[in-house]
Amino acid sequence: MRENQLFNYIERIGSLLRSEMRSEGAEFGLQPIQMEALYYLSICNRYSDTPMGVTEYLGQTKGTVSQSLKVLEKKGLISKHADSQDKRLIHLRISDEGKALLGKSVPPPFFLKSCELLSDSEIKSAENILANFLRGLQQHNEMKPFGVCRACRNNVKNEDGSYFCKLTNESLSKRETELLCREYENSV
Amino acid sequence: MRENQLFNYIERIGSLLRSEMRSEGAEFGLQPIQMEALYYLSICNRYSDTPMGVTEYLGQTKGTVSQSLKVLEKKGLISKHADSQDKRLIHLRISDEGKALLGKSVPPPFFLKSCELLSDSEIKSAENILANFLRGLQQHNEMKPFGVCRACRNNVKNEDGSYFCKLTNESLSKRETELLCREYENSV
DNA sequence: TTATATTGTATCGACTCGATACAATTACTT
DNA sequence: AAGTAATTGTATCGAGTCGATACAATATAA
Repeated sequence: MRENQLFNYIERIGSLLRSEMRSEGAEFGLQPIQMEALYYLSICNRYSDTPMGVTEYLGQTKGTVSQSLKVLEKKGLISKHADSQDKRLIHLRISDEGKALLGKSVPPPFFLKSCELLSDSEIKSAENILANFLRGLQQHNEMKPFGVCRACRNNVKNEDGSYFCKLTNESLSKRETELLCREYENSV
Repeated sequence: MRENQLFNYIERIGSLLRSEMRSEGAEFGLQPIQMEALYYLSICNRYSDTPMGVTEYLGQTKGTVSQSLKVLEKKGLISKHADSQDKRLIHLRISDEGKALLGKSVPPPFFLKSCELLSDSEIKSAENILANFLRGLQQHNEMKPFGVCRACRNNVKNEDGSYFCKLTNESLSKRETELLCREYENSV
């Protein structure tokens, strides 16, 4: 059973990672899921930095996520900002303290150390295969893929070098096109 | 930051897997951690099928694990058996119901489906890299590697084809040498 | 205008999980 | 042989997760 081997490895590494995230977060009184939410907010774009964005990314219910966000806000790691157009939306911005915390803890240091045991080509190869695999998982689960904005089918590069999203009809900074977007669509 | 990409993929797939394990287990009133414990008991050998074995594998405290095992026993998915030599030890045996449950749910069906999108060589390559990576993680965490008995440095193949463990000084069946052991040591 | 959908919050209950305390058994020391 | 230390397993507690449900506010569609 070849599949089971792959399952074993991913399952084990995932568990270790979660367990490590737990103890990393414990220093700051944070739970693993809160660490993950905080991390997500550090790598998503302005269309995705809402409670619903976090909810879809983490695959939990919005009620659960709402609680986690309350904790992060209380600790001063994120701040909430109303959207100027849609009054239902709340944008979550990670604070400098939040960034500092992440810098120390995510990815966990021991993860980075273990990466050094792998060659560049191995890492690249693993990334490609896992990316492919993840796409499959997401399709089977009818989940949003949460890709990098730049690679989305709706993203176009203007002649002057700037970027533009055909979905929202807004122009984007280069920095922003490198972040995750909940509206990401694979280019067929 | 190349490492972060790899971290992202593993983290995401691990989360998806956990979330899927949750809904698979929910059918039977089982939590993800209980599913994992049950699965472990289906692939570990007779030196490792104790509460402490599960504890070390799952990386939790023995108190937590004790609770999970109580649930599994109450549901008739495992049974407890005292050790004949060491009266402190309790061996956990998975029941036919337990095996049937696992057959349906672990690995989750959608995981197996997604595996079909990968070629054999891709799967094999991912397995090798992840196995290597996992070894590194375990070393950094001073964890037991939980390898397959057959590949352990203490396992020797007798001239008559039978197997023998130099650590416990006991002979092993072929079937048993294919299971996970908490005493596993890498062959230098 | 009136339904319907979306976003966010609050509360509840079953469960996790680390911490602590404890009992039973085995291993080690002297 | 006796006493101490280590190992294994269990029970209990408290902070927290997480799905479910209910609800309010806003936006969209008919």
